[in-house]
Amino acid sequence: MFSKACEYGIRAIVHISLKSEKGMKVSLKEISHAINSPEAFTAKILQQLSKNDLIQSFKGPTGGFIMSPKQLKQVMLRDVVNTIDGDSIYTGCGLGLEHCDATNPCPLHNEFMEIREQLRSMLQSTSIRQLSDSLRQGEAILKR
Amino acid sequence: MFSKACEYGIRAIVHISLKSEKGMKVSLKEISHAINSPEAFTAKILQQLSKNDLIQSFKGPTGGFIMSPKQLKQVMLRDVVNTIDGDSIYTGCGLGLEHCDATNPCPLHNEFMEIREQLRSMLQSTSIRQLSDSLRQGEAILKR
DNA sequence: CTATTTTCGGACAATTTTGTCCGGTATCGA
DNA sequence: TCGATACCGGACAAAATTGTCCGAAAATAG
Ligand code: FES
Ligand code: FES
Repeated sequence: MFSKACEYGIRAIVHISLKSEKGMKVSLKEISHAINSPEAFTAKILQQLSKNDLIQSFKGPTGGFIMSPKQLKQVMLRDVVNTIDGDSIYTGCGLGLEHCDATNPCPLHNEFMEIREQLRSMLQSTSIRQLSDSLRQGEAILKR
Repeated sequence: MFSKACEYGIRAIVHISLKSEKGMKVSLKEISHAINSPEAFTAKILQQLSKNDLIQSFKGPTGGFIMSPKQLKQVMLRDVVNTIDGDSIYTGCGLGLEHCDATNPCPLHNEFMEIREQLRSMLQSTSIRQLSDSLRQGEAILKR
């Protein structure tokens, strides 16, 4: 469904959100440990998120990653997925035709549209903060 | 969502179903032309489908691929997807945790379950024949 | 039987995705 | 100022996926 990079990205930003609510910056090392992901690979993904203004990054000692109050309030799951995986989930044809076209559809077009619409709506309406809240309340985890 | 191999596989078996309803065998060459897919790669996929008894294959002149009446009646989209991509779509965690576990869920577990359940149900209730019917009636296409 | 046709199966190649390394740069604290 | 820390960014490497080649095996037609 999502690429490995996107999975790491979501788990990472949720962890950052968790700490940011307490006003704490997190280092790359702590993040990759908290979500059990390869450190250097995670770094690349965080750079993307930072460049797209979904998170903030700071260099040097006491540096690390944090989300501003504005970001905490505004960033949706959709923004993360879009940044890393693009919008091919919504726009592409499920059977691999060159593009999805309702006036000239593949045999699964209608069925796919329904599922993708539900996915799109879920990603758009779910905030990162919601997800980190469920973490804080012990209802969910980010690694096994 | 699906692998390239799976996309080709679905399009291929739908075309075979279309021809089989008219009692016609189809050659690899005709299939890959009809669905616009790489020939040798498609051959591998058809072998998988054949070994899993979703289609029949015959060697030699007048050879090719066909679906038996029983296969035409019984084969569901789910069987094709399962043969090629396995069941990781249903069983795996959407955020990449080692496995999906409702008693120890990732923050997106509930949202994912809903979408995946809809997908599972759609794949399970849609037959290949249904799809080839929509083709025959000119309501859909298999290549651009 | 023989030549031809078509699938089968294994090895190989290209591409994409995933993951690593390492020097560079900015920042902080002493 | 100086050294240590932590992110940045580009090159590189490994693995998985996608795609190709070619000889073997089977079956048919002549
Ligand atoms: S044409 Fe295939 S999903 Fe729309
Ligand atoms: S635990 Fe992640 S989807 Fe179920």
